[in-house]
Amino acid sequence: MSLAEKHSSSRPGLPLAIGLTAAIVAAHDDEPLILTVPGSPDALASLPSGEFDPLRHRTFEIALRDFVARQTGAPLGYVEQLYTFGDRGRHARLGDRDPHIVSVGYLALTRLVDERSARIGGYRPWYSFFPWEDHREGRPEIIEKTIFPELRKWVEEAPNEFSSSGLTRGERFNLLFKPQARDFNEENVLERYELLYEAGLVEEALRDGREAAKRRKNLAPLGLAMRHDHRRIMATAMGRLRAKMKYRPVIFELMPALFTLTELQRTVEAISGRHLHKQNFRRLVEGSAIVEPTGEMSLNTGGRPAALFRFRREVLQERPAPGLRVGVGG
Amino acid sequence: MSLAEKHSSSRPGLPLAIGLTAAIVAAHDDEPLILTVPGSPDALASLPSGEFDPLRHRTFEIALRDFVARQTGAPLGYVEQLYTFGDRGRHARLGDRDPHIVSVGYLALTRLVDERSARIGGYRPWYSFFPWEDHREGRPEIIEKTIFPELRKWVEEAPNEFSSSGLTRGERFNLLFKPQARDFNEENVLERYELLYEAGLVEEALRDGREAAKRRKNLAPLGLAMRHDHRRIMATAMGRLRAKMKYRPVIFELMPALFTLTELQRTVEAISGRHLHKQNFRRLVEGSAIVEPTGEMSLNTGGRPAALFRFRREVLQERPAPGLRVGVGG
DNA sequence: TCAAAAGTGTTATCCTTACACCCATGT
DNA sequence: ACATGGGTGTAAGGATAACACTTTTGA
Repeated sequence: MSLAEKHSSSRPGLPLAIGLTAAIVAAHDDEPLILTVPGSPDALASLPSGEFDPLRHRTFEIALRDFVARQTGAPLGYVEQLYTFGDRGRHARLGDRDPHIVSVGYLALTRLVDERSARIGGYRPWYSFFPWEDHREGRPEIIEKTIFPELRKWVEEAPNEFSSSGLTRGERFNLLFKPQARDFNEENVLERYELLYEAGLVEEALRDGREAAKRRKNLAPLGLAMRHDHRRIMATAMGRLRAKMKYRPVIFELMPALFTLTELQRTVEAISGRHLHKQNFRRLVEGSAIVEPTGEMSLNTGGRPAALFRFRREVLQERPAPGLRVGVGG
Repeated sequence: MSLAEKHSSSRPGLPLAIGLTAAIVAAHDDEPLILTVPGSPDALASLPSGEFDPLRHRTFEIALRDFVARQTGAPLGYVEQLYTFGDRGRHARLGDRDPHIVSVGYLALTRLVDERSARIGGYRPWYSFFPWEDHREGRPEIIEKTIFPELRKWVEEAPNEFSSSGLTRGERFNLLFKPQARDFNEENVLERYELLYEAGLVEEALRDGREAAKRRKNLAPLGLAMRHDHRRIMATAMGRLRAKMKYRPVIFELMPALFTLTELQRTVEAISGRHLHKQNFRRLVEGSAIVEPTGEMSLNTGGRPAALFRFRREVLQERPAPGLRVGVGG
């Protein structure tokens, strides 16, 4: 039976709605920022979002740009679809007559036009929602202090239970949270968040009414929570951006037109959450023809003046994977 | 305004439906296969699909597995969400009262249980839908013979028009179709299909009623067409699988429990569409600890008997990116 | 003069690619 | 014997990671 035939006969009992939600990322002063809209009723932050209506907007992306323009005024550059979440239960519904919401998450990048725009609007440091993801100064304290003891208990509860990934609780814990500097895989943001969710350690898990969530009650909060499944969408966005950066020049969507190599490195470090080796980073970037010197110098360095560079748009048609291959050495 | 508040007041005028569509891949005799359901009314093949009803199924994936089981009986192993397509126009609608269909595409992998199952059911060679993607014996003839002349015309029509990727028609043409062996980027399956669609060279473009599609009328067909946007979903699946293979051991979802290294290589080549260097492939695979010898030998080789290997499930917890890094050398 | 940050040179190591060659079976 | 495919050794080249060091500014 084809789809077209099917839906003309029997429609599902519950109406469906499509929510478009954007994780809009910017960077300022070595700090990655996420654009939020203030949570009026319950003080929880939300991501900009809206309901898709095919009569008003021809495509998802057009609709999304429209919502963001109305709600925040931020000019979007790069936009990429992330994932579509359809689970019952993780998107709070007000009543049984309300439609089931399927939410399509997007990653968007934007440049801060001036210094002030970082303060106004709802730009918040993204590590305030994910404090365990900032490994620039080594593994953050919150992991050893708060996450380890709780996760150890969670592992002990069912040491031999396999998840859909084919791993036990202990194995996932070891792979995702144990590693120090070198072995830390910064891309697994969603996997780490989902593990904390399953273990009932993030506030969002309480809404789901799951048993494990009781654990949370007397616990210091693990980062700021968000409404609906917005923190899950943000985790997806962080992971995707950290991965994409390595083979596409998306980082320049966050940079001003002119920048020093150190500023570029600080931004890459801020997004990836890892510390990079200075000398190798410079050589890598200069050698890759992804940027070019402008001849101008920056004097606000605090030390020796630095050469200003600009992004070479031409790389898009020259190289197959023009990103910043961030290894350990940078 | 939050989503929850919004939709309780004003609902969109057009009902929405969510279609779940699966690109189910198997491999047999050096040939990748895609599972189709025969197209009753218009002879076009379709992918297995169904309409999501949140009251019947808790998650998309549960619903998808149910649809596939009913429509084909194939047992799904690995399942991964690909992309959600929401454009008006590319999913044919019967009338104005029908809902707008948003289709969520999935990639699924399955093992053929026996030789016969490759023949029965709707398994079709996937290169019959994408003949320009098989570069195992060098660049296929269809590119030079049929695609080049038509695309050259298309480029000439608007040489300076920029697409959303920031490239001109000529640049996209050069990047996607020009490369020979080494530079061929096998992952860009969707990009190539979309370019052919924009240029009006694939049959599906006719339904969209676009000007360029007129070009097609007197043209040999470029691969078999599919219903709705199913060939687009399949292109997405091919690109994702070709990419994923390199850093996750998904290829083993297509292999029998025991296999020789040559069989493994043939399957990797079949999926990636590229020819690999034998000796290096062997060394890479044996050195990676991703497989282990069983001690048994295969005698159906036609030459010297080959050692049989099995997939080592343990790699999942040992290595961060346990895939088959397919370079030029294999 | 010293701190701070920019910028250069060099080397050991590993991984990728490539080439040449030997081995075990069926016909 | 010879064709067919399985299997091994080794070397060149390039990329990565790590080291030590020099240069130019502001305070």
